[in-house]
Formats: sequence, structure tokens, C-alpha cells
Amino acid sequence: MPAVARRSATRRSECPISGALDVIGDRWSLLIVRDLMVRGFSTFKDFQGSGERIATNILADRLLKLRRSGILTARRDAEDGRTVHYRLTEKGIDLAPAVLELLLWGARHESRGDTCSVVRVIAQNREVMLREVRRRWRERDLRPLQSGGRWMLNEILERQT
Amino acid sequence: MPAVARRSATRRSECPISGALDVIGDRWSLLIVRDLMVRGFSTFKDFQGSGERIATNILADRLLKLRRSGILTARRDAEDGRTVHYRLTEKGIDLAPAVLELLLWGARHESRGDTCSVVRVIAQNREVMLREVRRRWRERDLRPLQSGGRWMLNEILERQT
DNA sequence: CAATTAACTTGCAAAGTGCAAGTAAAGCCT
DNA sequence: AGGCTTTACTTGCACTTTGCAAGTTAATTG
Repeated sequence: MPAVARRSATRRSECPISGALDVIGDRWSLLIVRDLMVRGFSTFKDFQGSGERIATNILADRLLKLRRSGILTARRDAEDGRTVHYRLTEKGIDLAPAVLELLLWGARHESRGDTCSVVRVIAQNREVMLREVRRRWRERDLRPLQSGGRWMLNEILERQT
Repeated sequence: MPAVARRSATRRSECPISGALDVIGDRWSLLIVRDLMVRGFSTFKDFQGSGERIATNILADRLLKLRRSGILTARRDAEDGRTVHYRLTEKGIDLAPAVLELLLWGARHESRGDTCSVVRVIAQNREVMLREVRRRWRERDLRPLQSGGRWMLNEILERQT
């Protein structure tokens, strides 16, 4: 079996959007990607405590499917043999622009509360955000970009000067 | 009941990404949005013939949910009382950046065949594409931006000069 | 006015989801 | 060494959603 994702029997058409949705078009996959991308999560336990209360069997299933799709990889911790660290692949981190746009859309249209000002800053600094997300991925910098609903924007925008 | 989408009992968290996925995080919703956005589709029949073979009960269900979420509206045709025309709302057309990024990701990582050159052009003209999508929506211009896998790129890029 | 068409609805089997409980292997504690 | 805890799952089961085929209703066409 090759390392590349099998183009499975469930593929519906030649459209790239359709292809993308075949892989990440469900209620959970992109939340796992989000946790890896902006929250600095990496273990099963982390994902479990994510706030959306994913069932453990579904989580295990999605991690497997995402691994099979080449979006993330798993490696056992060298020091603690119990824990497995998941990490986005290049293909996985490449979802960042799509995730960012979904975030902005969700914040504009689906959020209650005071996300507005934060979102404006993010919207006006898309490229900065994306570069930072990718940099942290590349350098294995697991510090969260966002945690407990708070974004680390100052830190990111300062770095840019 | 207000005109705005109810924030339903199925909402999982305060995260905007999660909120977005609660509404469009399934295998079909964004395909309907795509059909409306770039293929110039507007009727039940159109969506049915989309290539991905959505079942009619699921299609009806998704159209209802998308309507309830304020992503699209339905209006009966003035001349032919049988057909219903669906149309994206402002909130719906505002999904364009997210859909575009998913398209680019899908094309980069999930497509077989020769989408590469087309995708490069689209990737390098994101803003032009998005402006055109929105313009067509605003002016109710139903000509497809893409049809049968072929993108009308010349037409769009020329308009830009 | 019979046939056709558009937009659904219904019935049902199969697949997927969510919850609670259980398991296996590794680590920690004394 | 032996028992408790932790991590990452797996299992069982009720419930929901999906997919397919067939049917329905209302409007239009010939």
C-alpha cells in the first residue's frame, strides 16, 4: 500500500470541492485540524477536552481517517510510551486558508457575543496569520495561537514589525 | 420568530469554526452552495443533476436546513408555478472565500488529472474571482463560472483589464 | 384531458453517531 | 513487586441519519 491517500470508493465526482468534502466534510474532522493548527493540541486527550465533547469512538475513527487521508501523522512519545502525538502533514497545514475563511465566516454570521473586534484584526491580517500558523507548524512550535477563546494577536503582529 | 437563523440546540461550542461546521459541516451543504455560486444552478432539478447523485430526500432536507440557517432563500417562479428558484443570501454568498480555499486545497491535494494549470490561475487571481462571484450574485447573473469542469477564466480576467 | 414535469414525500434497510462501560499497555507510587 | 492511575483506545447498544426506490401532488404541455 502506497503512503499516499487512497482515492476511495466513496469519491463522488471530479470536482475539487467535492473531493475536499469527501475527506473533511463532516462535523468533526476540521475541528481536530483546528485543534492541531491553532490550539497547539496534539494528543487524544487534548482533542477529547476540546469543548465540543466528541465521543471517543468517533474521535478514534476520525483520527484514523485523517491519517489515511494523509492529513495527519501519529507518533508515539519517546518518553511516555502511552501517549501518541498527532501532527498535521504538509497537506494538513495547507488547510489553513480554508479554516481561516470558515472561521471568519462563522464569526461574521454564526457567533454570538463579542468576537467582532478580534475578527476584524484577523481579517485584516490574513497573510500574517497564515504565515505565523505555517511557521509554528514548520518549527514545531506548539504554543497555541488561541486558547480559551483568546487570540494571541499582539505576539503575532509584533513579530511582524 | 426573528428573521435571523435560530442558534439551535445542536450548537456545540462558542468557537466560530465549530459554529460554521454546525451549519455547513456535512457532505452535501457546500456542494449546493457551490452549485448556486459557480455553476449558476437554481432549481431542485439542477441540484439533482449535479454529478454527485444526491438523494432527493437528502436534497430536500438540506435545502430546508440551509434556508433555516439563512444561507439561501426560495421563491416560486412567476411564469412556471412548479419550479422553485433558490438563491444565496448575503450570508450565503459570503461563503465564497471559504469555498474558494476549499476548492484550491482539493485541487492541490485531492484531484486527479489536469486541474493544475487552471488552479494556478485561480489561485493567483483570488480577489478577481471573488469580486466576479459577488458581482454575478448581486446582478443576478446566472451564467456559470464553471460548467462541465471548464472554467470561464478568460471572460473573467478580460473584464478586469 | 392525458401525459409530462418539478418538487418533493414515504418506506425501509444499511450505515453512522453518541453514550457508557470496558480493556490493554505504560507509568507512578510506596 | 503490587496496586492505582493514566492514555488511548474498543465494544455494545440504542438512536439517528443516509441512500435508494417508489410514490405523491400540483402545475404545465400537447
